[in-house]
Amino acid sequence: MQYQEAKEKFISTWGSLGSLWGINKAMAQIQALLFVSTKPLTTEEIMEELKISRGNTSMNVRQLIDWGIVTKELVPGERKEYFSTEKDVQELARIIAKERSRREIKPVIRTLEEISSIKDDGSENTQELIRQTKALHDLAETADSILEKIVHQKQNWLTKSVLKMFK
Amino acid sequence: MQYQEAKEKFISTWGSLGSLWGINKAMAQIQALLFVSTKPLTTEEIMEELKISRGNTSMNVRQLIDWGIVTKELVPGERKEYFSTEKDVQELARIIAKERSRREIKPVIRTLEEISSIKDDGSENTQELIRQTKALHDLAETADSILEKIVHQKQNWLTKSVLKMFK
DNA sequence: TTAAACTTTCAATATTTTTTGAAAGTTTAA
DNA sequence: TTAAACTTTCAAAAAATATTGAAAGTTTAA
Repeated sequence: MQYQEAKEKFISTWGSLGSLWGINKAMAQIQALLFVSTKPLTTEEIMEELKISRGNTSMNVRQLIDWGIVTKELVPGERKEYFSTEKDVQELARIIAKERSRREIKPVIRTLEEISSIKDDGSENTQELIRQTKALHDLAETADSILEKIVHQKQNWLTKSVLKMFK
Repeated sequence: MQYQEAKEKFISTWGSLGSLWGINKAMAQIQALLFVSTKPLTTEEIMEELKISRGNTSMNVRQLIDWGIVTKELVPGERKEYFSTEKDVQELARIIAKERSRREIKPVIRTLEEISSIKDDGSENTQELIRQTKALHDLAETADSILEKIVHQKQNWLTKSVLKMFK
C-alpha cells in the first residue's frame, strides 16, 4: 500500500466512523484530512481532495470549529482562510468526550430525572417505570461523571492513570 | 406528568438516543418498551404500542436478539413468541460495550494498524500519516482494552471499582 | 397429512439526512 | 467608494436509511 492509497483509506475509515462519535461523514472526513496533513489547508484544497462542494465544506468546517476541533489559521499576506485540526489524539479525545457529554448525555440525564420523578400511583406499571428509569439515570450519571473526570485530567490521562487501574 | 405520558417520553427519548449506542430508532424503542414493561410482550403488542409494522417489528426484534439484549420467552400452552429484555442496567451496559467493541472498534483498530505500517519512504507526508495513524491506533487500543476489562468485570463494577477512583 | 397460527423476507415506498450550487453576503486592497 | 476575492446560506436534489405490507415460509395441533 502506497501513501495515496493509505491516506484515502484513512479518510474513508475515519469518515464512516463519524457515527461512532456523533458527527456526519463529511465532517469526519475533513477532520481526518487535516489530521494527516502537514500544513493547514484552504477551503479550495479540502473541496478538491475530498471531492465535495464549497457549501458542504463551509458548513462542515464551521461545525468542526464549533466543536473546538478545528481552528482557523491566519497566514500573513493571505486573504483566504486556512484550517488545521488538533493534532494531539489525547486532547482530541478530551474535546470529543466533553462535547458529547454536553450535547447528548446531559440532556438525557435531565429527561430521565424528570420521568423517574413522576408520582407513584402504586400501580405495578408505574413502579416499574420509575424503578427502571431511576436505574438508567444513575448509570448515566456515573458514566458521565467518569467522563467528566477524564475531561479534566491532565495530559496522558489514558495511558498513565486510567490504564494502570485496568491492566 | 402521568404514567402514559412518562412512558411515551421514555420510549421516544431512548429511541432518539439509539444513534449514541449505534442502533436504529425502532430497535431502541422496542428495547425501551420491553425495559419498562412488567411482562414479556408479543409481536402483536409491540406493533400496537409503537405503531410500527409487523415486518419492522420482526426484523428489529431479531437484531436485538442478535445483540444479546432481548430473549425469547416461551409461555407454556402459548403458540406465539414472547419477548423480554435484560432488565439489569449494568448487564445491559456490559453487553452493549462488548458488542460495540466487536462490531466497530476492533475492525477500526485493524485498519489503523494496516495503514500505520506502510513503508516509510522518508517523505514528510508519509511520516505524518504514519505518526498520526499510529497515535490513533494506540489510543483506540487503550480505550478498547479498558472497555474489555469493564466487560469482564463482575456485577457493580461501575459504582464499586471505577467510581471510587474518580469520585 | 392439513390448515390455522404464527414469523420472516424483501421489493417497493416513505422518511430522513446529506449534498449541491448558485445567489447573497462579507471583507479587503486599491 | 468599488470590485475582486472570498465565505455563507439555503432551497432543491440526491443519497442513504428505515418502514411497510403482502407473499412466502415455518411450526404445531389435530
